[in-house]
Amino acid sequence: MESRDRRRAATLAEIKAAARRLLVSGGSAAVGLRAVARELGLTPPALYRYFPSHEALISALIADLYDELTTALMQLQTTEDVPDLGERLYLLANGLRNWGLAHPAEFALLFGTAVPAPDADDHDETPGHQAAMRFGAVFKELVAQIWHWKPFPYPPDELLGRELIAQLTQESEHFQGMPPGAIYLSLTYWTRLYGLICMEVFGQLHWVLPDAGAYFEAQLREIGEALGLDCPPAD
Amino acid sequence: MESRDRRRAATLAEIKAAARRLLVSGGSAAVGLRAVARELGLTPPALYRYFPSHEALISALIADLYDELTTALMQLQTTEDVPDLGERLYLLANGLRNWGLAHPAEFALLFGTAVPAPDADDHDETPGHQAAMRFGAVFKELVAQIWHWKPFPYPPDELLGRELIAQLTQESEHFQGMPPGAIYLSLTYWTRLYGLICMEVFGQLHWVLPDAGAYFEAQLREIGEALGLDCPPAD
DNA sequence: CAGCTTGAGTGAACAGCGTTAACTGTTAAC
DNA sequence: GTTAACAGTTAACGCTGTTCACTCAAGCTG
Repeated sequence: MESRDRRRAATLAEIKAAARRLLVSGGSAAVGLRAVARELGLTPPALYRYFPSHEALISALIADLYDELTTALMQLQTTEDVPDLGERLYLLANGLRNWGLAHPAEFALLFGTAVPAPDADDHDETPGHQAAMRFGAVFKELVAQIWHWKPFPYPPDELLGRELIAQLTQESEHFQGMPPGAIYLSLTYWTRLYGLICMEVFGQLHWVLPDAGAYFEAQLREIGEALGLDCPPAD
Repeated sequence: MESRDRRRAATLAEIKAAARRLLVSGGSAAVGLRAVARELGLTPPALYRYFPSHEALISALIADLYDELTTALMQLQTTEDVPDLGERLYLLANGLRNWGLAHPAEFALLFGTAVPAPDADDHDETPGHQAAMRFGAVFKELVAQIWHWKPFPYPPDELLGRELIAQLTQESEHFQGMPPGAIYLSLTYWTRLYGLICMEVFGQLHWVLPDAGAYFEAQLREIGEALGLDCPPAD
């Protein structure tokens, strides 16, 4: 006999599991409130005991997916014990790409559309937003570690311009005291990685490269070298 | 008295105009078949005289938006008569960014989600796909012009790797005979530009840069220099 | 143990969605 | 002048998210 709280938590998990199943099999459009209820043998109104709306269910699913991706990437760093931080970043970047290619529907849900309401006042307390921050922190912290381990050369101030330097200097405390130029390079790494994976997963690279794997590897070498990491040549 | 064909063409245009209006005011979710009909004072089934399905209406809207964006970018090149091809590329990149920032809903519809069915056999004949190709050709051709005008140095083969070079060599005819290394750099330019604009428009850069304008400028200088273009410093 | 309360779940209903079928006029063509 | 094609309507189907009133069992309290 399980307590009521446990039973509630169990069904809540079942709901999200069913939603995940529908997402994988039929894309984000397939994960409807009624479809989830059908999957569990429940009537649609029953789900309102667990989520105030369909949108809330989706948001919870998004938060869960972010956390799943975050822990998967962190495990990738810890299980394979690689002392070299550059190699670790390489693993991380490839881990994100592989996750996106293996779970395109989930990836699209997380990164494919615009962030819902970026200027709502309660946005920062949203579970989904906090999960997204935890995800971003994985990369941010590793890059900061790399910087403090072996400071990489960053572009001269003439390239960045005064205004950008001012903006980046404000972010210095969130980047463990890195100078603006180094933050710029970190941001460049993230921006390029993100753009590359999005384009490949969403199929917007097919028209020129049917298999973007080699291109991704080359780009990874390029942005890795920009961070002072010595990457092995391709062949 | 207008002929029947003209009347039909006129209503067809009105339908797409109404759909566009709904898209702008309420996002892609707001452009429903019934909503469009309501906007025109028609009953929903009437629209089936013009589009076989709701999805077809959206596809037509997408194709129109691609063409609108393409002509806007081409006009940007011709009206402001700039002889320097590097400056022209700069105008083009900024034009795309400004269009995305000014029309976020339209931009999301074009670039935000995965390409619907990339492996359908009739996909290449789709109006939307052809419009997307025409859009991509604007950048592709300008970069090829730049190459033939002032060939830029490209990375050594060791960075790219044999497989990638083989893939890029196959694309050489579509890039006006450019060598694989130059195609690689062109692709890098496009990939970085695309990723940057997507992230900014979709608000995924807000957490670190409230205003990404200066960052965009710096990135544009960086990738411009990679193409051998002499960009003016920031300050 | 009795009584009351909480909460999970149901059934019926509402408004809105995309879509289809049968039907009505109007308009162009032979 | 008859006929055929066409734009548009009405009614309906099955689907969606959501609400309200209700039932029934579990858990806590006197």
